[in-house]
Amino acid sequence: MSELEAVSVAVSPSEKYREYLATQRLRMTRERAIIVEEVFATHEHFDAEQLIQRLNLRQDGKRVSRSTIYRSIKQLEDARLIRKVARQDDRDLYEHDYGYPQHDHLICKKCGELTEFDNDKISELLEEVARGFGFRIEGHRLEAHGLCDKCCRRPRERPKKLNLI
Amino acid sequence: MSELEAVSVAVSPSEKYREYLATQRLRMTRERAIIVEEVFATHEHFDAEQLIQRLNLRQDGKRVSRSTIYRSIKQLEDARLIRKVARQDDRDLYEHDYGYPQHDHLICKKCGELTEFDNDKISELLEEVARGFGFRIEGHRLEAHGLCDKCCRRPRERPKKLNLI
DNA sequence: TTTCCTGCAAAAACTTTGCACTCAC
DNA sequence: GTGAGTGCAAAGTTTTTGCAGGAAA
Repeated sequence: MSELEAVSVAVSPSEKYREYLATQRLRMTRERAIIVEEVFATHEHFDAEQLIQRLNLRQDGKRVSRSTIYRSIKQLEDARLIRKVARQDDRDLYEHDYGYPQHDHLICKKCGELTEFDNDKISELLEEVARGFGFRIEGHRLEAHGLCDKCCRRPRERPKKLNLI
Repeated sequence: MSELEAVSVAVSPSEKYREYLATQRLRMTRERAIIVEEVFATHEHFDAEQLIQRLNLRQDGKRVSRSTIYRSIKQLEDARLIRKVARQDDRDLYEHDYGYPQHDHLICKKCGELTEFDNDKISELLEEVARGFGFRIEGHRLEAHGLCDKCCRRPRERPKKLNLI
């Protein structure tokens, strides 16, 4: 399942965001529209700095300030459009939460590669365990750390720096 | 499994640390001894700031500087004596890795309670998934987020601040 | 026209680092 | 004796915030 297909969704991320903002009596501004569009332009994982860079490079007048980007990332999290995946290089790494199926990650400690997978059995077992504690699960995060296929075979290769776009 | 018993270990954490240092040709200093002792004095989860506070309160001359504590935490991680559990309030939270069985967590988003559990089936399934990708797992982290038993029953109670010791 | 929002710069929060002195081996 | 370790203060990073001007509804 490394090639996930987007789940068909009733409304676009921008629309979903607009709906969220409406429920909170907040406004859909030019900046928020630019950000949600940029965030959902690709399915790459990203961190705040990367998003700032992407929006800073734009010469089409669609620049958005650093503060606003930080503020919006939080809001997109609240709106359940994105969520934190992991920490990488002292930064929170985000991914799409809306319009994308639940999945977990295999994280290569050498090259940083993130492989997505999903396993219903694991989710079921987890539910079962939680039930035993009277715990109501709303979501989970499962990351396995180790060496990916490539890095197992070629252990001498030096790690890529993935944080610099 | 909320009441885990410590696994019986051949050597104490301090001894394990000393061995690690020896393999790296590093030295067991007074400060490092104080830190490893304090870290393993209880099984509580902790973050850097909390450890600094604990060591700062001591009037017995066993104070250790902030820098050294940060440096040692990293080293204890490298030595596999402790490991990161999660992030809480923008800080990395650590727990014992040595002398304590592998386990995962149920994290209550309301009161912050951490419940530990272990399930071999889940670990096995994860291994199986990883094998399919040619991925070699060295460790994993599984956290379920939601509401604990108490908070399901009494949803109106206000969350405790757990970060202040 | 009333809030809410943005950008900027400054601040905050956490962590790392340079350096001179000290100490373990 | 010598290289590693420590404490301090200063700097580095990432993220947050106060505020004045600007813009949705």
